[in-house]
Amino acid sequence: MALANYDNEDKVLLAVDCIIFGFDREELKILLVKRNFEPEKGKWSLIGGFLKKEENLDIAAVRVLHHLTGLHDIYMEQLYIYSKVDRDPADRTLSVSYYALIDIAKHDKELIKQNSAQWFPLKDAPTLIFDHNEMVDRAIARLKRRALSKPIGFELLPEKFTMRQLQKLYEAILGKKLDKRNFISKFNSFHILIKLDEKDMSSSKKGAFLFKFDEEKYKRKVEDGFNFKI
Amino acid sequence: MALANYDNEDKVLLAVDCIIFGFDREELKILLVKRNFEPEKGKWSLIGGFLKKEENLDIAAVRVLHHLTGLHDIYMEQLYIYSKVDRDPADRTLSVSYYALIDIAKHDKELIKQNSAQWFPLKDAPTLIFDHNEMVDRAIARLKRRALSKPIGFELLPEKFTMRQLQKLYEAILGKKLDKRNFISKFNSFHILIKLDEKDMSSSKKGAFLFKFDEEKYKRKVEDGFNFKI
DNA sequence: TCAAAAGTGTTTCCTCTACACCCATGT
DNA sequence: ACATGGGTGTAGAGGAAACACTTTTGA
Repeated sequence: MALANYDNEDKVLLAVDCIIFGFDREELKILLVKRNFEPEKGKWSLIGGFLKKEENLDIAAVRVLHHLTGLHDIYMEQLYIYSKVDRDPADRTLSVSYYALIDIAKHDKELIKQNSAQWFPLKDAPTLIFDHNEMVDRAIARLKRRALSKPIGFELLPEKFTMRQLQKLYEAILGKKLDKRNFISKFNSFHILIKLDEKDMSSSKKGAFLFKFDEEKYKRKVEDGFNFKI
Repeated sequence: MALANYDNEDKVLLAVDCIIFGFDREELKILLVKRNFEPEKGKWSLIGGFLKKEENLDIAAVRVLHHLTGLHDIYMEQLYIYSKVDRDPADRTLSVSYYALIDIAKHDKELIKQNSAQWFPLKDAPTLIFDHNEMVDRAIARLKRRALSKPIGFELLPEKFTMRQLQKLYEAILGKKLDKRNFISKFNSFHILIKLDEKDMSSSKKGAFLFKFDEEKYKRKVEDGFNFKI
């Protein structure tokens, strides 16, 4: 029987597009860029780039993200591949979406400005090119599911944070108010927080105790998963 | 500013590989083919094919599956895209995995034989080529998650089935024994089953009542999701 | 008559939910 | 002294889990 003959098969361009979520201690935001080339020049889009021959997709996604934000070691996860034949009018391209979670305070503001990128609150993000809005919707759904089945926050919060900030993050992701007593007792039942002796005095006169994640235990919970159900 | 110039970007081959789950009323099985071309000729693999320029991925997956089984209208879902640079020694290819659920009794046995394909119980499936074992593992994990968050069975069972068969399907997917009373009362609480006046006499002297899915309600539950937790 | 699978309810436990008051401090 | 956010516990409801015996009938 024959050797595989791949020569007659069609090759395609493969893009990576990143849905970058950030949290500014109040609301969830998303990082978008204004396109400065055709097609759809001047419109907002996710940041993306093409896969190169010598890299795999995870590497490509990290490269794209790093190029825009200057950040390394970002939490990223592959989401879905979009393949409608005419999704990009310029050529047949497919796109793999990735989502990333970052602490807004940490990125390189200069770099972002240079790339004509901008943070938008999720609620009033503009209409995006191609199927990018669909990508965002799917990413939000995934983020919600993730928040209910694994701890979240390590990547989106500063190293030290208050219970209030953690709760606000969950409220922003789940899109609803939570009861603080229930939230705290539920979250504590996972034993992944370390209470510090320090207080954050910026939000009240009394001050609020700061916490940090127990990184080991946090990671184990990410592996194992749990049921948040709140 | 410039027009998009996609000409310098690398193009790649994109394959679709299908993890085909079937249920023979006792255990979960997976459909594999023996490769009759190099590389890895003679080894077992998932069935796959290359994406064509004029089709999207869902269409390609359906085409590949139909070619092997003769079946239309199959439940399929995109899973993940695999992109390691050297995953296929013959050329740079990426592969999108899809999983499918089918009733083993329904496929075209002749076609399967022609394609040198074979059903394997999940537990003793052979080692597969490339990263196909990894694909299978991820598909199993997805199937489990799906069984806990949405009804399952419509695609894997015959039209009429007994409670026992349904329970065995869940036990096979979740990999553990379930209590029949708890299972029945939990499943009934979804109101997606219709009890028929017929009995299946093949498995016992007393006979067991047959059920079928209320297709409308079943589909609504698939949309809405639920928490199986059993 | 006995073997083999079908069918059927109840109790216990645990988790989720709802809910309100006092504390510490800077102004 | 008071306004602001921080911090804490409990009672009730609902869902999950554990559990065993009777029924039917073909061999």
